[in-house]
Amino acid sequence: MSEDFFKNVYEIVRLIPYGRITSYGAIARYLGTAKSSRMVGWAMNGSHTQAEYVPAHRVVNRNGMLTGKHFFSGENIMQELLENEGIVIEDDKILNFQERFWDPIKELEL
DNA sequence: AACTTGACGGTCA
DNA sequence: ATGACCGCCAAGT
Repeated sequence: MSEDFFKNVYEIVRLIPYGRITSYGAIARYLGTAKSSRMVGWAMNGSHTQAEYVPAHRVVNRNGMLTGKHFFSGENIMQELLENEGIVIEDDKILNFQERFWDPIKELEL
């Protein structure tokens, strides 16, 4: 069911540790590439409707770019949240992306 | 019912 | 390194 897919996405996003980030593709792959990365992004679209808080700001594209910042309350809320967690951002892009990257496949596969 | 859009990602020119 | 294209599939028009 697509609903389960969405639920799994939210679950993984909530598992992202403080100060860490991941990518849409990483989540999609962790879920078995059943769907495409676009579906992860689409799932995030409804993340704000979830009862439990979903740190969607910790999910960016493989480029480390804050492509979804426009979906937040303000224009730069996403960036502020990330910077508040020690993430360095410049021009809507995460500089220390590799350092802060949290891959569910690597961290949760076992 | 058909076409377009999109919080993506990978490949090819 | 930059830009165009394709695959992926749900939701909107």
